[in-house]
Amino acid sequence: MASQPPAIARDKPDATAAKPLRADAQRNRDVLVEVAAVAFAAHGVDASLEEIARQAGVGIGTLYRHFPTREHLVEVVYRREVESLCAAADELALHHPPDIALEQWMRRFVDYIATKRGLATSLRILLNTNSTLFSDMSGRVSLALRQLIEAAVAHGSIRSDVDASDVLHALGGIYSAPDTEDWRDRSRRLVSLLMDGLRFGAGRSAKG
Amino acid sequence: MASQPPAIARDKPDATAAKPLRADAQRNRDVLVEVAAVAFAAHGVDASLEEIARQAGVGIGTLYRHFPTREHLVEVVYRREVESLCAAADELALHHPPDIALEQWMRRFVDYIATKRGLATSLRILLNTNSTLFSDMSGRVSLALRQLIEAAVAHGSIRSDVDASDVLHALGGIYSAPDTEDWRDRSRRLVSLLMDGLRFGAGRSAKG
DNA sequence: CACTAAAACGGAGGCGCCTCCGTTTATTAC
DNA sequence: GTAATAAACGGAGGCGCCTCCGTTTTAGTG
Repeated sequence: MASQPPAIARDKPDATAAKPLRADAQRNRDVLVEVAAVAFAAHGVDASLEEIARQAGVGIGTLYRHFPTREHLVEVVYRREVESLCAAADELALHHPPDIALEQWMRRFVDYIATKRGLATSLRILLNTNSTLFSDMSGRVSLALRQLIEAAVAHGSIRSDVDASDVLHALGGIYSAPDTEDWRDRSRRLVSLLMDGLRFGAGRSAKG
Repeated sequence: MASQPPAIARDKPDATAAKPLRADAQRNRDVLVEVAAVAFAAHGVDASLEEIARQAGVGIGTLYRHFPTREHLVEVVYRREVESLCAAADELALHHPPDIALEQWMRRFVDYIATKRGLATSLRILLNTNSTLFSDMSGRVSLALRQLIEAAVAHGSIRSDVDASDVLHALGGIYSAPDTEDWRDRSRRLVSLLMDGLRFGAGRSAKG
């Protein structure tokens, strides 16, 4: 009876308002995500969490405090990678003519998917389970793509009668294509083909 | 060079022709499936396989020889249970008037689903992964149901303007209903309701 | 019956999962 | 600076997974 808890639970800051972590905690968390990204890419989503903790130089307990389940960690890594893919769009747009930026970005998209191929099944389960995740991420990607395309259209370097969803649809074929040995080459060729098509008739409608 | 394997692999008996197991192997296998069915019902599909082996009185190695992955075991148990549900249809048809048989069978169906509720997620993953399984099983179930219904219609104890797929559709609601506390009661009521509807206008079309 | 080859058994061992809790560290107040 | 406290750390421990391989059992054969 000596010390009482402070009256009632009073502060409910907000669902999204993550309170700032202590400096060391933040540092460890960042390292964990970094290492996990590499590990998942190398060994799939079943990579050993103990190994990840070890490589991050923290105890397994620390890993579990930050990410209570494997799926939490996978989700964070996945979000981060999609984020960086989208950020690359802005990056490219700054330093290249719009059509080049678009092409480069699609190449990165292929590379990105390439690293996820092995994880397809596990990721699909995760995306089924957590449907917010899927819509969030595909929304982000299609926004990035849309901006690239609109810029290229405005610049007159690609035709104007296409939009992001058309191109995304075409890229979708990359994702669902069978996992053959020459997948990557074929995908690159598809991107080139797509770009040729987009550039053809630049500055006017395709109707002519 | 002393002993050669017999020329070429010669006998390809048939995909479905499972070679007969040695007596002890068959015995162990049966016990394992039996025990696993109970364990999965009690603890979900994540039940400890070592515990199952222990209760079956065999080594863990034996379990893994018979069922190389957890999913194999789950699938066999699942098939067996659907099988027995369908067999119950014949059973009931022999010993009851057709409409009673139908009603009783639907009650069993509810009970059966009840034991599977907790496993919904895992099972759904399994069914997604192994789509043959799903179509096989729902085919078996709807066949059993169809026979019960046709018998009852022929006997004149339920109306004649319904078929198995209508009823199956109605029962489908049971499966996908939210997992509330009174789920079982509600499902039983649904079955009663359904039977009343089916009996109403027995021997003639519902049009009148 | 005895003998043999093939089939099946079973559990030790190595690894990963995850929890729990005693220890350490960053932060805040003085 | 020091003290106090909440936050974070980390690894031991218990359990389950799955493989591997020496031992046992079965089903033929003479």
